[in-house]
Amino acid sequence: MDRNAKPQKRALTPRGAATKRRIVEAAASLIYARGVERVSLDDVMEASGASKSQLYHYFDNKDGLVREVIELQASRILQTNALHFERLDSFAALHAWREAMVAANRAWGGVGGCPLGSLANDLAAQSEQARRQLDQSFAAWGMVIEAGLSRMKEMGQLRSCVDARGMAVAVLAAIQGGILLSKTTRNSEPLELALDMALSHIERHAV
Amino acid sequence: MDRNAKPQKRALTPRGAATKRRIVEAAASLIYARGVERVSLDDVMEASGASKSQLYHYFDNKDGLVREVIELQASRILQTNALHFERLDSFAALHAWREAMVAANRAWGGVGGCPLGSLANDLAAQSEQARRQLDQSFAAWGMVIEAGLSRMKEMGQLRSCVDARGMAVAVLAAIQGGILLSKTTRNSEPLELALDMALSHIERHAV
DNA sequence: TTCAAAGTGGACTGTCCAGTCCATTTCTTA
DNA sequence: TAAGAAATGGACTGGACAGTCCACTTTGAA
Repeated sequence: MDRNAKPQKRALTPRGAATKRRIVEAAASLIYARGVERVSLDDVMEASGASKSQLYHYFDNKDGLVREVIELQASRILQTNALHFERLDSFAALHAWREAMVAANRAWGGVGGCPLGSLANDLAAQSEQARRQLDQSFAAWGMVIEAGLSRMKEMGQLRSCVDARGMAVAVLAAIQGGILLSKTTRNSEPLELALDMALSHIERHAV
Repeated sequence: MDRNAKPQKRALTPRGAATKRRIVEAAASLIYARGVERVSLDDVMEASGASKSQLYHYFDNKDGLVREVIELQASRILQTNALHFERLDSFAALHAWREAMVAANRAWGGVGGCPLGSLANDLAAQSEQARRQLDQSFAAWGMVIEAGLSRMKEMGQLRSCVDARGMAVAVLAAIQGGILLSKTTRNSEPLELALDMALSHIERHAV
């Protein structure tokens, strides 16, 4: 019952919280562009304007920083997707979401891939801790999609026998695979084809 | 027209070719398990029983080795998939292929992901050379699938208006996304759901 | 106003790593 | 069988990196 067994979070002042956020955001950008292994703490120091001791003041080590980067990217994706799925009420809304995904992919130049997907590929086999965290992030993302599909069921737009969860997982897979291929081919077409397959899979279960 | 502008391949004796193959295979295993950045040349030396000078005798540098690893993994995947698609003649055969993919994924323990997909995620944004190589590998894979679908069109099992190429790309995306999620969740279910979506997408276009 | 905690600066360490270099052994062929 | 080419061994270098350490500055609450 020793409260120090795991040192509890220290109290962060507003300045400290801002610095910490600056570091995580800088690290997230760099890692998104290059991958975990190609980003050194010196890179993060330069990009965030923080010193070495600040990094170790706010994070246990590089893994600890990466943990927070995963959290940040997951929260960003959930936020964006929740906008589309929380009020999902029609197939037209689904297509609007499709367009938004493709537009976003085009805007990145299709270069970076999915922030979560890249991290999952990088870390799932390297760190059980990271794998679990990413698994939960994907699960949360899937639940956002599932909630939208369930809503369509309730509204009588999808057949009641539809497995919303399974469908959400398949849609998520289409997103991930589509983005990966688009990143490799530098063209949004694969993502579009994958999303169209996913949408037609959903529409096939329309009432 | 200087023939030395790019030093042509040196003549390899059987022993040399065997050593080179041993090195590439060892590197492929390590990179598959850990990713390019987490494999050092010393690791490859140890795993292949080769010395440093051998590595630099057979490859320009680490990038050159990675290039050959990509080639090896692509050829392995093409070979496996060609078995299923070259003679693709029915929806039953398509389902058999699905089972084979899932079984393979289970056999790896769902740990490693797709050798090409992992490399693409790792390298597409880091090296234009590697990106092109991986793009071509995916294209070749897609063409194997497309050829099978075209065959089914010719046999009158798929409607003639079907876009075999687009469908092949979508199927490939489902594979990649499914494998990535399965690797993250350590469970083959996501891959199964993604493949089922892809198959039902194809079957929806049956005559 | 004071002082402890929070925050910051940056030099330093030990290790790891890609790539170089040169000496030696094994093969091939003339 | 001699000589040149191919193959191999392994020490060495320069730089990059995660993580440590200690001194200094700022903040905020009593």
